[in-house]
Amino acid sequence: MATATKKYYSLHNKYHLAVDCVIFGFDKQGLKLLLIQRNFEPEKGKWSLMGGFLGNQENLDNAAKRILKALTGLSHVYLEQLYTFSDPQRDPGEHVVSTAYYAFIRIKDFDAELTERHGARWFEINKIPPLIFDHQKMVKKALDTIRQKNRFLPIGIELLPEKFTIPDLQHLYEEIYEKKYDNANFRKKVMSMGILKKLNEKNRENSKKGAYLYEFDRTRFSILKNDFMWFQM
Amino acid sequence: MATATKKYYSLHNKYHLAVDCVIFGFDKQGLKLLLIQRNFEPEKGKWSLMGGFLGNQENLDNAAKRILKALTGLSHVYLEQLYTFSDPQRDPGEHVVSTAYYAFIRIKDFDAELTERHGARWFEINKIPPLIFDHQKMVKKALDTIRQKNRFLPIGIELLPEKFTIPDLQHLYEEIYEKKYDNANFRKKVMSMGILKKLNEKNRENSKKGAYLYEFDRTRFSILKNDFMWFQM
DNA sequence: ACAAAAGTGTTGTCCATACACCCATGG
DNA sequence: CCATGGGTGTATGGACAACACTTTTGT
Repeated sequence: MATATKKYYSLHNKYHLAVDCVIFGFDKQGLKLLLIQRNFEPEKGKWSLMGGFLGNQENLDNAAKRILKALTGLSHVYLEQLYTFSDPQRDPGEHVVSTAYYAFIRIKDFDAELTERHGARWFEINKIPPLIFDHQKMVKKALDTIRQKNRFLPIGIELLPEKFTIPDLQHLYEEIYEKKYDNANFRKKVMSMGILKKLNEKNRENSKKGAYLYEFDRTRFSILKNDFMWFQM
Repeated sequence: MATATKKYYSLHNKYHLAVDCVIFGFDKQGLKLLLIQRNFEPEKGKWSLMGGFLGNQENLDNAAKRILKALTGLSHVYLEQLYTFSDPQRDPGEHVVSTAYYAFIRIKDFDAELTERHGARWFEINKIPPLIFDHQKMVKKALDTIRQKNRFLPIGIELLPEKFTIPDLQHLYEEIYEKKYDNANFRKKVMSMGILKKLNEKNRENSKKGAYLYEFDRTRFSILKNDFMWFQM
């Protein structure tokens, strides 16, 4: 390319670009976040989101995937860009611009040993410790965003195991929206969408009667996903 | 700060950070986008979004405001971060990461002379010329986003003049959603929200009878904005 | 007086909510 | 046999789409 162009670019500042991941999980205890204890400065020893820097010839999506894989061992994870935080003072070290992502992980799937090695731990969503920098803001924004988005796409499905019960699903939604739902109506709404396949199996962990297990019908879902509003109550 | 920390940061690449603005306007002809003809390389002479680079000690919001002010002369504009585009090849020059913003402008308010000087022009939304780099993607994402968001917040209000008629508002929504609405039902829905103040003035531009002008009741709106879904039909 | 946009009224349908009730089973 | 969570049925009210209708006024 022309020298003139190179010169044009070089007039402007360059910045470190970071990626931080808000990692959600869900189990009996409820909605959780995966956090790490930093083993490097600044703020060594404090809790933070898992993050890293954008690599050479890499895009942000791939950087987020790489970071997630390093921490959890998982490569196929629901991952979405959230927002870019750019306050010059957000990192006390220097002006680091950070793009936050959020991810959904099935807690049972992931590599506990790997996580251990990174000093990572799951925290219940309402028991998050103080976080470094603006990571608290990132978490809040992620929560706000999934609460909105979830109305159009059942992203929460990514948090449940392959086979789940209707009460499991209800519990997940009650966690996300911090609100109780009528089980009869919840069930009807969910069933009416026609994206769940009933299995001939029951889960008896939570009741004597046992609840039927369901699978998510992904084919049918991908046909419908642009046409309906999934969740509004 | 400690030298060790500085060293830690310095291990990583730095990047140029750009901001690009998807600027929406609305008038009789419909929904429009403000585009500029680049007067510098690369891609000189082609149409593009208005953009610029992140300045020293600046955050992205302020960079977007600065850029918007330079082009339109307006300082108080509805502006929101959209998404960060980071493909290493998106700019043929070098790896420039760009955060896109979208803005709403009242076409009549802004500085036509200033715009002229930048080689800027309004284009109807369905007559957008080919754009440089990934700007087409940015426009598409902006449209998708406002169509979603608008269901929760009447952001479209930012596009209308202070005083507007119900048919004006209907026309705006018909442009955004590319869909016709029943005027009786549209009116009822809008009125039922209780965020419009009726004025004792009519606009007779579009009919002999004339349509009453309304103002947006911002106080009442800010009370309600988190509680209701504004638009869903 | 009539065309055309502004604005009102009426009706049937759908669907979210509330809640009463039945089912299955381990203790 | 009963407590507990799973699951079904039904009645009610409110929201909305469809559409018939009235109002206003410049030509």
